Amino acid sequence: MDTPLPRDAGVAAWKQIADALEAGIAAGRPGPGERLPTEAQFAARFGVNRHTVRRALAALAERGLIRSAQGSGSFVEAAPLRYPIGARTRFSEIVSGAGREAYGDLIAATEVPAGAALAAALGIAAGAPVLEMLTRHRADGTPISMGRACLPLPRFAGIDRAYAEAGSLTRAYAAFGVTDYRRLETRITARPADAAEAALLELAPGRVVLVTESVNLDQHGVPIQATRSQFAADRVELVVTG
Amino acid sequence: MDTPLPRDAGVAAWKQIADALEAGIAAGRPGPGERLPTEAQFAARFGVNRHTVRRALAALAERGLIRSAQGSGSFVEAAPLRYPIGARTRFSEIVSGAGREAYGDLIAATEVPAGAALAAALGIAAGAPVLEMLTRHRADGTPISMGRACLPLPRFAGIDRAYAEAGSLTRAYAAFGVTDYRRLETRITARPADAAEAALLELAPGRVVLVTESVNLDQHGVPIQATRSQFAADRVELVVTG
DNA sequence: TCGCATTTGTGCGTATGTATC
DNA sequence: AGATACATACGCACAAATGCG
Repeated sequence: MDTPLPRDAGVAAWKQIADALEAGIAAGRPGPGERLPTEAQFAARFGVNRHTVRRALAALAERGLIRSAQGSGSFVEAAPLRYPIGARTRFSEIVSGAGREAYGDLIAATEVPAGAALAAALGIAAGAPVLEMLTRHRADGTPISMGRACLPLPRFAGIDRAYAEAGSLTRAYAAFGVTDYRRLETRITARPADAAEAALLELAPGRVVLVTESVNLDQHGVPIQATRSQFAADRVELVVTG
Repeated sequence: MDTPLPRDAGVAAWKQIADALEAGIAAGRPGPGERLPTEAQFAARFGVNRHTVRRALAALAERGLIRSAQGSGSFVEAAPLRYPIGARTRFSEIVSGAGREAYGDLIAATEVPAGAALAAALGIAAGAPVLEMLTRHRADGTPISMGRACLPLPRFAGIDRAYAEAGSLTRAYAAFGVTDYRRLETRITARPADAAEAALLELAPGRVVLVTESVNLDQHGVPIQATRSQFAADRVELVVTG
């Protein structure tokens, strides 16, 4: 053991270990995505039982700093993606601006009649057809968010195919004459992920999603999209400036 | 039973009940804070077993629409407080603007040396003294948020007493020559509440907190406060405009 | 302070229909 | 076709918390 723990300091051993590991991770040792030493190695280094190490690791895992995989090891989670929320929020720009590769999946697209709340948000008649698109967004392969976007339908018929090809909503809009769009306001809530969200976002059960709801307007101020997105709360940090 | 359920519709009975109750709550029957009929009454009304009713209620409780209390009944939760986040975020103004009564509790105030990150945020030397204030905020008696605010210390010595008297940070600042303050940026994350947070916010275990971190500047652009707040995610809706 | 009725929480067992292998 | 697993629904009993007289 290279760092014997003060056992009479009134601080639990697992807490001291957790703090030490957290400080190391904050300093980049090991860096994001890298593997931590095995539990047995930690036990030997700190001169404690492996159970004590496991408790420390569990504390870090619960806070989303690391992720433990049976048979594989414990890994440092990537630093949360800094995700600015504002009038010109664009997933692809944010992710590539962070030096990571953005990718958008189209999970499903169906035509449904608009409910009352949705119709009001889009400024259309209740029951009018909308295109409901289920999407998922990744940065460097890790799922960041998923969302349900509803677009008024006579206007954007077929945009699901354009989106599936382009992988970016901004580029798909361009093919439909939307040169620019902006967001009116964003409402943010949070709750535990349900089963479907956990599966799509590759989340451990019990993890949390940040839910954002917003309406986008085109360059003429016409509503073109009502969106509800779920972000893996461990993997992003929504940033509001101003 | 006054509304026999269609049992061969391919929709689970508990789901139909949950939808019916949700529609009623959305229409204000019963209204926020009011008690729902008992499980036995629902079971009789819909002609199902109490377990089936319980499943419907559990679905609503999980979404934060209702709250069940053993021995007491199930109650409709208040609609989430619309909480705008921006440069001029003020708890008391937001709450009173929503027609509810704002109240701030000072839980504790201690003098501690600033850590590296905190010192950088406040533009002071690492290890310099700061006043750490633990506060809790209520609207109409229900806890909305709690927070840890750190203020640089030679300047704001004694502000904890002013805050405890005034119940509002804005008013306490005024006594220290801060006529106006604004927020640079707010970082938002979310996670399950820990035991201390659940206790202070009167949350059921497993519920979620929205965590916001921000730095406030006074009218001259000098950092006067670094804050981390935890909001009961079921009781607020953070709103970003622009 | 005590006891009791009310109400939700929990556990057990049973039966049924529906996917899936 | 058979076996298995799973979600749904029902019935009964009791525990635990609350509110009230």
